Amino acid sequence: MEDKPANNFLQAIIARDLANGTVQEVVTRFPPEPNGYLHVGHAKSISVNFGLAEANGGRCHLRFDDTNPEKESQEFIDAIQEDIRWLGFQWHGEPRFASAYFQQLYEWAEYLVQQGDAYVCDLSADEAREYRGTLTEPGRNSPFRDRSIEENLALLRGMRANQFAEGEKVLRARIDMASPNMNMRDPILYRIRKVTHHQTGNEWVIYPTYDFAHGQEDAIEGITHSICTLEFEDHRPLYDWFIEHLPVQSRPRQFEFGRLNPSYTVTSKRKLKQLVDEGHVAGWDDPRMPTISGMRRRGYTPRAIRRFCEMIGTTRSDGVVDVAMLEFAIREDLNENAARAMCVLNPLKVVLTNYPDTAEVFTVSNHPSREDLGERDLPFTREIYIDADDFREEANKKYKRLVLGKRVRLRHAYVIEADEAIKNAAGELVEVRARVIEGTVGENPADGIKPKGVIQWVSASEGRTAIVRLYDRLFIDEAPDKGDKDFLEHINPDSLITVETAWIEPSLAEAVPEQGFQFEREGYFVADRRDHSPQVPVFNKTIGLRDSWSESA
RNA sequence: UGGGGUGUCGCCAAGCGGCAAGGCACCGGGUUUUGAUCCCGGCAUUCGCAGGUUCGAAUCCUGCCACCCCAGCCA
Repeated sequence: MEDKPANNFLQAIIARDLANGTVQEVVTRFPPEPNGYLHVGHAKSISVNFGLAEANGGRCHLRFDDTNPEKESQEFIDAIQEDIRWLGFQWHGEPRFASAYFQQLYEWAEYLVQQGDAYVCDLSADEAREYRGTLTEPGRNSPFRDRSIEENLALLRGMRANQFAEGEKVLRARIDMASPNMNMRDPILYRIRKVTHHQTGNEWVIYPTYDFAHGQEDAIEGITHSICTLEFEDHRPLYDWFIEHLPVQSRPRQFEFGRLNPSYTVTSKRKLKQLVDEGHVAGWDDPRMPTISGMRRRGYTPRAIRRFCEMIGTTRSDGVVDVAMLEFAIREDLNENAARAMCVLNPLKVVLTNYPDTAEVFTVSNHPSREDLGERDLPFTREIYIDADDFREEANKKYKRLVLGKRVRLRHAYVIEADEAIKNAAGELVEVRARVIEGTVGENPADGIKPKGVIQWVSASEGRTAIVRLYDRLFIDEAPDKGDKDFLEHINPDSLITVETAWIEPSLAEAVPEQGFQFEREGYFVADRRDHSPQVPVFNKTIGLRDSWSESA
């Protein structure tokens, strides 16, 4: 099934190009550098690139832009592929690698030298910076700018043949040191890096820069629409310059869209890495991380993430998207698709004094409207646990839970009435004595006194215990990523609260890792992908239910 | 003070000369054995600002303002 085309400026461009024959088939690409894990911002880019290709009968390549081996690794290559597949996208053919084009790229570098369009420069990094000028002052020509073609060619070959030290020489394009666009001030094409590359081993000691590589990679693959984020806009003249000055086989064009900035989160790779390296989170897939793998472990679904990307649209304006939109997307999906179950996070024992020791088993539906989600057995016993927040000795009218002398409905079971609050020597509440009202399963009390509310419960003898991790947003600040502020100072100290002994109904012990549930009245939870087992159930809170009732009553 | 962008409701976002879609959030009200869901209703006389063109402008023109990106041998 093809999705209907999105309504955005990129789709409009593609539709026009297809209509007037500028392109026969749309070919896009998602080009991550394998130097980190994918995050929610990449999800948008993936959705844009794969989505546009899919909606227009084209194809999308996955290409690792591995031109800087120092920071890259196979671990990231594997993780990136897994994340894209998990999101539900399939790239065309095999994954591609920029490194597979190194020989071609090098030959084009020699071509440029031969055309007099590139030269080997001996300026040090510091000197080069000085020569480059500033935003408001033009740069100066490098003293090596006018070497002969022969000399340049010999030097470039020497660079490749490992005859120079790192930093000793670079290859630069001869464009215009006075250009108001810094990218055109004789940009660097090749630098010497004597490191082993994860794909090409020790075959190369010189590596192409992003600018010299990206457009040509696109041309090699026949990419028609090379879509990237706004910060590359200034690079487009250079992208086009290479395409025009090189004998490439096709003419890709670059288009830019605004990157995704969700509120209350950071998405810079540097900062995410810091969170991991300094132990502020448990790893790249910590459920609080905005990484794809983190969201996955948190219980987000591919469908919700894709829906979110659809919701936010694709434009050239860069703003901050309220995370509430992401939260809406996951609630919408889970409300529709997650089975319901009961879990008591803060247990308070309730003894039903008029109920026998023998258990009763109710068969209850797993979803209020999805019959196809089936039913389950729910044992009811004389002793149960309810949440301590659901009982008060006295309360005002607005409190719709259990109150001494009043009634409440136990979800899927009886209406009960509280008779007595038992306390320990310290005066702390330890137990509630209550009575079931006969004949109230599926019925209202015969005396006409209806309970005001419904609460969840778990059988004390038949239930099981579980570890439940309550996650909240990682940052308190709405824009921790903004400006130079120290984002670490805005970490939410309560972003993870672990409940070591929560009570879950027996059916939940059969949950399989990554299975999502709604724990009624609490929120959506998922069996942890790594730590959950039938012996020690572990659930992660994905997101709470919408709550229009303030606890401050 | 150079260059490149962006400015439509608290947030995202349609709109492309004919009289401001939609979603999120929020606020009411109804249904409800989840204070959830669902349903119904409200929510920009105004489109960064100021001029101008036009019968008519968010849409065209001029000027101004705000914010974002660029001075890695990162991508």
